[in-house]
Amino acid sequence: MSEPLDPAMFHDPDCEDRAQPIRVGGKWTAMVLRCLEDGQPRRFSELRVPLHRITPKVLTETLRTMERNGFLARTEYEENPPRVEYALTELGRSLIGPLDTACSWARAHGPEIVEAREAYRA
Amino acid sequence: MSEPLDPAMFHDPDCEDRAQPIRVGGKWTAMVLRCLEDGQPRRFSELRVPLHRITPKVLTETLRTMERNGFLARTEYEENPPRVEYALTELGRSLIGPLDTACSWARAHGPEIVEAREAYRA
DNA sequence: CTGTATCCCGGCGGATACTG
DNA sequence: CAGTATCCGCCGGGATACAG
Repeated sequence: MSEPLDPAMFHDPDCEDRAQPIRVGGKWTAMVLRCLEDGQPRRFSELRVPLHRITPKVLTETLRTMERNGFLARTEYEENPPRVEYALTELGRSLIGPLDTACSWARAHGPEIVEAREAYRA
Repeated sequence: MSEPLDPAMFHDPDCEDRAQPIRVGGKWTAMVLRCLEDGQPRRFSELRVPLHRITPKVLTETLRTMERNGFLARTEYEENPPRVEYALTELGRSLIGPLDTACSWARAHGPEIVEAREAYRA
């Protein structure tokens, strides 16, 4: 472990609003990634459905943060009615590997956690 | 994406205290993992130092949760003064791989995030 | 359709003091 | 030494209503 252990090092002092740690994940970030991993750009409303009817405010926040971090690109078409599409960037796609790794671990070891919790009651 | 997208599926209804989502990570969990990854058991006070003087309450919470999830084993020695040691379990060690994956990604792409954020200001 | 604007609540995480 | 007990502030995330 040559790296320092202070989580403060992951904070971005240049953030204009409130202190925003560098992190992949709000609650919905990974799932937005899953929704877009096939490469197909999707619209705001299209994303809401598979995300369990996430409220517009929360989806906007998630999308903005991901855009700000360079994970996805927002394309606004000058039409009426308005149309906006979101798609993963190359950087966003690079997250899919690590995400898969984490998901694989969870699928493989999730039951062990449940067992451990039951055992802990005793 | 054959998996469902509802984060509610990650919640453990059998948790006795408050609803506790199945998650690897509180703020300090990954770093506790780093502190113990060499296999050497460590004491409560030994852990506090590299963890940026984390308060005892927060360290206790982190440790308890990790123990409850089966990530580490707590061994209490009947001595005076009291001595308690924490060590990773096999399940805990299995987390190191995914953690390394995430850290590698962060080290490789962190600068791109910083760039993206700067670009976003414009 | 694609968002903002408000309001609100629960809980994580920290500070401080105390105990077996 | 190895924790508990209390108190508290912040902010992520949800509900609801409204706007361009």
